Amino acid sequence: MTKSTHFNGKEWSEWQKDWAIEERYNFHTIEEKWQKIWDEEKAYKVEIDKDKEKFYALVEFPYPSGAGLHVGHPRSYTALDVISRKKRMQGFNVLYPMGFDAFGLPAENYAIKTGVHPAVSTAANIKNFTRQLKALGFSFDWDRSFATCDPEYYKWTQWMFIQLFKKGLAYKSKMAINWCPSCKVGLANEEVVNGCCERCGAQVVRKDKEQWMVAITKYADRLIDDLNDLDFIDRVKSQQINWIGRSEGAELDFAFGEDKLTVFTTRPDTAFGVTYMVLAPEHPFVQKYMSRFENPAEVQSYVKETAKKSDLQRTQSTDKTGVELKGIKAVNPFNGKEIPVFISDYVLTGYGTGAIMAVPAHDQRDYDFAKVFNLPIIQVLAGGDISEKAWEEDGEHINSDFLNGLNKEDGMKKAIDYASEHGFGRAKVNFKLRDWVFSRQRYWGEPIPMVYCEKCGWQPIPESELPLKLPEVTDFLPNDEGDSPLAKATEWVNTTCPCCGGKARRETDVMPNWAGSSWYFLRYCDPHNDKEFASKEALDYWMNVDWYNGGMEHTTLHLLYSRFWHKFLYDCGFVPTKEPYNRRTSHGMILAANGEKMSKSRGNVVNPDDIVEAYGADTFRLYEMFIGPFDQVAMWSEESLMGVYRFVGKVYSLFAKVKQVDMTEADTRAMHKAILEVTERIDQMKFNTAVSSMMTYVNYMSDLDVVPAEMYETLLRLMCPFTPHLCEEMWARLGHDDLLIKGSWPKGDAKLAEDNIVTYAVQICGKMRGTIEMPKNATKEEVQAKALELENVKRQLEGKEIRKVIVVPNRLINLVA
RNA sequence: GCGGACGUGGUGAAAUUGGUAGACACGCAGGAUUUAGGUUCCUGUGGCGCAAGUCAUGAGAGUUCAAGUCUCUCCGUCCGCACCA
Repeated sequence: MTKSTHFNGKEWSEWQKDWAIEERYNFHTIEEKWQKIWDEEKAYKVEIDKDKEKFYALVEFPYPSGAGLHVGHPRSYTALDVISRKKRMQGFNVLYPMGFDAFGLPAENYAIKTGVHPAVSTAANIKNFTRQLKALGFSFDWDRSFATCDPEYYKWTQWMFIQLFKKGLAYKSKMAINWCPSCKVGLANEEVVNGCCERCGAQVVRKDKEQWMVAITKYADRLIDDLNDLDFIDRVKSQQINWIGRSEGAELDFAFGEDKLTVFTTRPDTAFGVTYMVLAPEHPFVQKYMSRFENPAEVQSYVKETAKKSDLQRTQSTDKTGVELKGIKAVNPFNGKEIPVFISDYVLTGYGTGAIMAVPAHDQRDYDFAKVFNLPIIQVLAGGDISEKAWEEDGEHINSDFLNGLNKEDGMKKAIDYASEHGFGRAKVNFKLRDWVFSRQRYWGEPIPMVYCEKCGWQPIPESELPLKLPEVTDFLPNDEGDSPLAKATEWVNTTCPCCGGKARRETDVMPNWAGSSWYFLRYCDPHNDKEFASKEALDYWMNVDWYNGGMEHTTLHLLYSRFWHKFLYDCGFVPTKEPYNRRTSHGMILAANGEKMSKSRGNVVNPDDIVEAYGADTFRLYEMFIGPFDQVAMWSEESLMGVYRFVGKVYSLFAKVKQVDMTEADTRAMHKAILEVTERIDQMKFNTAVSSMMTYVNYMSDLDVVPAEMYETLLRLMCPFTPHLCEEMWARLGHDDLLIKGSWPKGDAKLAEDNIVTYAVQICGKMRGTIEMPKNATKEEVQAKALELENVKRQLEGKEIRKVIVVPNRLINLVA
């Protein structure tokens, strides 16, 4: 059956509009009206006010993509908008800012395709995002907004990079990068999807390039340890700890030719079980000793094969391959035994020392390798069945000389002590975290403010020359060598050395887009300052961010980078706190109705503009809060949204019943219950049940013939953070001439919320058999007497004797027979 | 493999932290109103049963007067990391 779109010659949508105006609230008019008023009054502008307690709420600023706002963005923004608005009503001086993380790939790709300068498309996108955000009525202080691509902003990003360089934390290093041979462009790891270029799909290869690196690993310990004092949700903490990957163990030196071959191990206690060693194919000793191997051709060819493989190929197969370095042996310093040495790609060059001692009896990977190459397996810890697989659990040491009889823990201590005493080992902590690759061979990013002089090496440009602005180019493609498009701006590239005044070349790579977002929360504190990135006064007042909400996908990127960056600034004395964020929460993704991700290619993207047009910003906001538990994924459902729309309409029409009358006791109870519940649930981020409480409260009022004004006003206050436009409108219609958003948050009274008649559950042997009404705080005897009057109870207890009675005051009575 | 989260009606989910399981919504059914059609309003709605009842929180055991909640075992789902020595 198809629906007719016409009725009486008129479009159905036209009818809809007419009726909406006549019968129920016209959200278009209301929302436009109040957005204009708030804007004109700069209602959300905030300044330092030392008489008031500050509250800094932060959401991750968006990348202004051409696609516009996604329905996922407002989930986070509305949540902290609700919190910010409530905090304001509770008397806090609230900073809730918004800006744009505006450097990035899509704008540059768009430029390559269309020739439109990234600055132009980005500006247009920011304009569109701003319009969309304003249409949703967020209480951002727009006077503090900026984009990371503003020269007044990236001046300070560059300045901070120079500080990193001066402290030795930024350095140049030759690194293999991901290279797309078709786009002729270097890709960041996150731009490589399944080993292929995200943009064109071509297979990505590795290419050695000189890269700027930032020594985040120097902060590895502090980045873990300082999590202790922070109120971050557990999954964020554990993911960061996991990513940093701290592991304690020892470094041990094995004799190898004239050299010492140092390995890292977490199990020094198993040293007597070492039956061979393995080097990463890239290990320097492989080339150094090549002439001494009996099988150099075989070794060389394995090295070459490994180099061709991408990281993905290398880790996809866990089948062990390798080549023995014939003609040379290593010596185990614990027992003087000679052992063979192999190269294999299961040993990674970037972790530890790029070499391992292999203990096949107690490490499954070594075990697998030993099986392939038929190597001896010596058990040194009792337990398991090593004819089947490696024994990785604890046990008593055997075949281990002075370690015999000890357990794992004691064995480790003793082994490390022994090694240090004899000068061939030491305790050592290793991390999985690598230094941060900070160069991108791109155009649309912050230029790295460094020049290279043959005589003086790498030099930062003088701070007085900041910002170092991006040069104009017309071709945004990199060249065949993989140089950034900036390399083509020869006039810009060729410069003089700030040190000796001689000829020098500018760095042509730009910063990754994680640079600008590493400190943006500091700039919000003092966004127009042109003397410093933010004044001490502003930082002292506003920092830390009290509550930061953002996506889980940034946990090991932006969130970790910015914590590091902030700690660095703290060490330099530029910021007053050692951590930037007191509290970190994370919202779940919003998926399409069928549980799939929303994406352009699937054609299931919901555009916030359409929802605002059809149902209004208030309904949209409230629905996003009602959709489900905030930290869990949620599925978009237009039908559910309808329910919220009906509720909002109900609140609107309730106004017709509002009169200046006194509240009954029951009214008072309902009101205070609502206040207490909504207040508590917002603080706990249980927005979905906060909305339920408001619905219950409204349902109560709907049943009344006359709604006391105080009840309705309280509803408006409670709902104002969620649906500010409607509440402000109804507030005005009640005759108030002040702004509700500047009003106060209601105070709930637990005593007034309580009923003096309570319902007891009556159980017999733990099974529900009925309920009884009792005055509050009745005695145990009174409750029991009343319970025994129930027909059902009498029947159940027939012929039985009550052995025990349990009464939970004001809750239940359990008769045990 | 390691780390984290989780498993409750037809659906999204609640449950005062051990105390009446399914709040609040969606959907559905019946009815009302209306301009045929709703994005309107009312009533009902976990399963089985005519009923008294009885069975129900992934499965199984345990602790307890009482378990969705605590303990153990197993099964399953999602997310992150992954040959990290």
